[in-house]
Amino acid sequence: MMTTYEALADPTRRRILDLLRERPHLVGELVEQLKISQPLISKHLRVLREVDLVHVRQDAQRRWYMLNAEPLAEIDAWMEPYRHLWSERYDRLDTLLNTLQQEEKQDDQT
Amino acid sequence: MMTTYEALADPTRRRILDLLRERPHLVGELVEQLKISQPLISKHLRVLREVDLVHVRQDAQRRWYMLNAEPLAEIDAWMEPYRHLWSERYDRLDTLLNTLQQEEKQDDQT
DNA sequence: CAGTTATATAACCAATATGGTATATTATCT
DNA sequence: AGATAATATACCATATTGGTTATATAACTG
Repeated sequence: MMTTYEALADPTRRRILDLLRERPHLVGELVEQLKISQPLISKHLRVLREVDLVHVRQDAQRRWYMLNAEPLAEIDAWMEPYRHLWSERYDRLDTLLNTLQQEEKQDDQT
Repeated sequence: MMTTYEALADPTRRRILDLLRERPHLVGELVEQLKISQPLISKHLRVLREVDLVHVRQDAQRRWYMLNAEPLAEIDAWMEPYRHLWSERYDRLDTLLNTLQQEEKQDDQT
C-alpha cells in the first residue's frame, strides 16, 4: 500500500493535485489539461484515491474528482521541526552577503 | 536522477534525516540505530547526497553525515497553498465521513 | 435496443528501485 | 608492509512503477 509521501513522489500526481486545488475536475478535463493518456490519468487517480488525497463524486458517467488536502497534514507535521533549519541557513547567508556588500562599499569608497 | 520528493518517499531515509536533525552521525552509528545493513545505509546516504539533503565531512576513515535541510524548502513551498485547506474542511458536509475514514486509517496504522 | 460517452481495469513491457552478499577502497595502527 | 576499521561500490535477484494498447463497465441517447 502506498503512503502519502510516495503518492507525492510523482510529478504528474502533484500536477493533478494542483489542478484540483482550484476546483474539482472531470477525468477528461485532467486528460486534456495534462496531455496524458486517459488510462494513465485514471491510474494516478487511483493512487491518489488510495491515500485519500482525492475524493470522487459520481455524476452519471462522469466522475468529479476533488482534492482532499487532509493527508498532507501528516507531511506538514513531519516537516515542522525542519522548517526553522533552512531559514536559519538563509539568515546566515544573508548576513554573509550583507558583510560582503559592506566590504564592497568600503572598497568602493577608496 | 532523484528528486527531493522521491528521496523522502522512503521511510528509512526519513528516519536517517530525523537522526541527523539532532546531530551529525557516522555511518556506523546510523547502522546501529536503524538496525539496517551497512551497505544499505550507504546506499540511502548516496541518494540523500545526490539530492543534497545531507553533507559529508571526512574525518580519517570516518564520515560525518550532517543534515542540509535546504532542499526541503521546495516541498514546503509546494505545500504552502494547500496548508489552509485542511483546516477549512471542517465546516463541510462530508466532514463526518472524512473523520470516520481518517480514524479507520489511523487505527490500521497502529 | 444499438450506439456513444466517460471512466476504469487488464495485460503487458521497459526502466528503475530495493535489498542482499561479496568485494573494493581508504585511512589508521602495529 | 600487513592487519584492521570504516565506508563505498559491484553485482545480482526481485519488486515496483510509469507507460502503452486493448477491453470492460456503466450510464446516457436516439
